[in-house]
Amino acid sequence: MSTLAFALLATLARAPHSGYDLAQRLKHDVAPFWHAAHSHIYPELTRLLEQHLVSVEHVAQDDRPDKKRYAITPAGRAALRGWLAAPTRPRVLRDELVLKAYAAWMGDRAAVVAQFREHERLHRERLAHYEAVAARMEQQYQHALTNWRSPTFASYATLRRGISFEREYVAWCRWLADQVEGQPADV
Amino acid sequence: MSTLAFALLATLARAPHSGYDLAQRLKHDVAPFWHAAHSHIYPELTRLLEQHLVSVEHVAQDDRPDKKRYAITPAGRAALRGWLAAPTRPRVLRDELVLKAYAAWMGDRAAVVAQFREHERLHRERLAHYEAVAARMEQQYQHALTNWRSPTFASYATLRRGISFEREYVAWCRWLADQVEGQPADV
DNA sequence: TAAGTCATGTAAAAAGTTACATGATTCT
DNA sequence: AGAATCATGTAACTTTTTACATGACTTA
Repeated sequence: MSTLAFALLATLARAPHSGYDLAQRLKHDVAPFWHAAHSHIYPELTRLLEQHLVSVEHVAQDDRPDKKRYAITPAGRAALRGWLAAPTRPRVLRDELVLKAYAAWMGDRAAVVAQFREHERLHRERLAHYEAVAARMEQQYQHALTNWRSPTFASYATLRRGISFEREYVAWCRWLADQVEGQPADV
Repeated sequence: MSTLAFALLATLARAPHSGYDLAQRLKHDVAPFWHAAHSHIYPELTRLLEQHLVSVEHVAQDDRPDKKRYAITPAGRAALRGWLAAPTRPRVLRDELVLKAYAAWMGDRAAVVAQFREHERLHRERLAHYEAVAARMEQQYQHALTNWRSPTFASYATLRRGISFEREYVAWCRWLADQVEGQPADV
């Protein structure tokens, strides 16, 4: 089973969702930890259905197109628990901007600075967004955040990862842009 | 052109390499910013050759198998500069462990703690390695590190990214493991 | 003698992205 | 009137990983 399958099961373990909802969740909800296109999700749901790890229910809607609501089955929950306990292979970080840093010495100074300033801005925005969500959670769900058995705590945990990741990224971009900008002119 | 093509060109811009060397570099050298399997690299080098962005030279060796030494061409350098100046789309972070954090509330407490402690250890090791390399560079190449036009500075910059990434990762793993471990027993 | 390094490739499978395709409703 | 949202799917393509394949030399 692919990691996407577990991403879907993990989301369905909290509440039933349609394929469309799942795509939205994996994209926007809390920190986006395993984004996938809908064209990837629909076939995967079909596979999960064949394996009886999820069930479907047709939901008629008047104002909007009908949808299929998928729910996790006991077998699906068992599969999720098995995956959770299994060892996880760390992923290598694959970031095109880091690669550009590796090649930056060849580039045009102003263009390099602009590139890193732009990403500093972008990640700063994401950081601000995550921080706002975290602040809201801390106010609203105080109790749940001290209970690791609650899905809310789990969401908060992924959010914290997003926050520290973005914070670190912003700092690195700024450091690099400052270095390139501040050093004496080319000889 | 794929990002891998630019990863290869960026490495060849520093010095000629064989396919084998490139695979090693992308894996081990400084922080691994764009790892690729050799089975991916060899065909890509052939494509670069067809586009005249790199050139080859056969190098006979007595003690080891012969190798092909690839070098970047002026056209290759131009392509690299173009790519450097082009906007970079930020990648979404795709980390299976973050996904497991999202699902952690369903798991076995001891298994979850063990999982995150294990990754804390693993990333702490990487961090220590990167920090050692950085310390060595700071001693050895003082001057080059204040000159953004030197490839050494660029290597140092990617290394700094690796260091702050790993440091952040370690802290998050520890925080999560502490939370799960320290909270009152299941109700 | 077994494992590890150096060296280059092909083939197949899996994972992920982009484009194609449709259609109703709601908001600007 | 046009864009955005909701909703589901298929097809094609690109990217990435894993397995297959070979072979010499070196080190434990």
